[in-house]
Amino acid sequence: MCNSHHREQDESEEHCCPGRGRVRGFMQPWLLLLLAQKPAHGYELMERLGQDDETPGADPGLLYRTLRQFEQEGLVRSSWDTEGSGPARRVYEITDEGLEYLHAWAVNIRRTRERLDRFLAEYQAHFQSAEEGR
Amino acid sequence: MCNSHHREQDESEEHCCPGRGRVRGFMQPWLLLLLAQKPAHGYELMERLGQDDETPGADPGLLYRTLRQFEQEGLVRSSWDTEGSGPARRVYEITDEGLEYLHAWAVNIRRTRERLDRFLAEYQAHFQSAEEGR
DNA sequence: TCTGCTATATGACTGACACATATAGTATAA
DNA sequence: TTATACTATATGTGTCAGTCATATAGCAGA
Repeated sequence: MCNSHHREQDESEEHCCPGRGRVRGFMQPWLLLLLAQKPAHGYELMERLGQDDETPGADPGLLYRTLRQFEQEGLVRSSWDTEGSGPARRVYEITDEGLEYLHAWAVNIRRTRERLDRFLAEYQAHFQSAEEGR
Repeated sequence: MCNSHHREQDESEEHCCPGRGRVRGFMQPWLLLLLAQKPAHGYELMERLGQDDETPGADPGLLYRTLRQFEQEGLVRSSWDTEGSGPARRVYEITDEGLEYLHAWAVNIRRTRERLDRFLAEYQAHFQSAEEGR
């Protein structure tokens, strides 16, 4: 049910070139937060990402690669779950180091939001005064 | 790798690895906005960027490349200024197309800020309730 | 002359991301 | 039984912003 392959280009879609304006590495803190809430496997994380971030179909390739990279860095650990139906699932769990990393990310994101606000403030200041001027 | 254990963050430095958590292509709307305020050459834009975005020394390589790319795309136009002392300066001026692009960027950035808010809300919701639980 | 500031520019590399594709297990309907 | 759809993990490749290093040249003052 995770249709990552259809891209509808309606008006709410970005005018600027794709990829621009997004936060670099934003999938990383989301994965860590979702794992902090509850251990999960990749496919489930993909679905939860699609809801919370309203990102319609996060790229599976990026997701699985990010998880494996996290494991290499000790931010998560994994085990195979062969219970239930369907193929075996690799279940991820966040580590203490991963939690620390998540908190650092939160600080980072607050800082990024301030930068955005600073831009928007200056943008509006300029174009409001430009509006007054005519 | 983000060695958060060894080095206490000296407030201005980022905790997570460099480049992460920043907005992709964020220099682009800044340049367009600064040029919308007033035509300028690269070096001056670099200094104004350092003030407004409090980014201490934006990378000159990226800045000049971005400006030339903008010119190729018709977002800005340039002319040489040989007046005054020092080396000749290439003075950039924003075009109508550049203004349009800037406005599209502003929409994009508002959307990005909403995404950040959504993350921070969920982050705080989780860790506040986790605090209550102990 | 040597240093330092102004000013523009290129080359090499990295990391996040997009897009395509491969793989296999399971369930269900034709 | 075959076909298909869904679940689940994974790799390969290319793009692009960002980082760092370096090259260049004009000009000014010690």
